[in-house]
Amino acid sequence: MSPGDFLGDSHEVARALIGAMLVVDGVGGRIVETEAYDREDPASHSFSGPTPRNEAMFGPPGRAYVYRSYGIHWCLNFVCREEGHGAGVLIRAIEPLLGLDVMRERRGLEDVRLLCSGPGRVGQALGITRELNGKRLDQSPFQVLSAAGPFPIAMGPRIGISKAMEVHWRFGLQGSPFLSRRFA
DNA sequence: CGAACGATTAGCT
DNA sequence: GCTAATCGTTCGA
Repeated sequence: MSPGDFLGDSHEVARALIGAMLVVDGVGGRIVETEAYDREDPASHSFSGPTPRNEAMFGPPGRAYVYRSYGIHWCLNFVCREEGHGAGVLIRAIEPLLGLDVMRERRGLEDVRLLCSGPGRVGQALGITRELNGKRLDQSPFQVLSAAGPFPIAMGPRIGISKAMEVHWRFGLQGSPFLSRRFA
């Protein structure tokens, strides 16, 4: 995919990314779960404007926004809309397809279902670190291929937030066994 | 400068 | 289902 594919609203991009292929340095798979975040969104890191942490969200679309979650996990987002806006899509789960052995090594697990079924797990399995923050998604080490679709899409409230619970900006590949959680 | 709080996960009951 | 782990970010004094 190219930067031009990330110009839509975050919820549109989040939905379109279901089924897309995400590979980082040869390791990755099919995106099966995403969440959208936007500037006018109390649950978003960008809600209160630019800060040192969320700087990448206000940068050019089609780049990575990486943040540390709970002081433990690295989570990967795709920046979207337009430069300066502050929107992004959190990659919550992928179906592991490439580099399974590397993922197992990094995760310390065998069960393929547990390798990438959650944003923190995706970060660990794909080797996401702060060094990738702000990096272009159409250049090494990233490879993002558009979804072949159409796919049956499930949607519902985002997970782990305390604000804007009424907004249904969590998207998933219906019936996938690799989701972080089932949809209601 | 102190303190509260996470866009989470693993492990135990 | 419940909670500890763990620490950077953000905000108020």
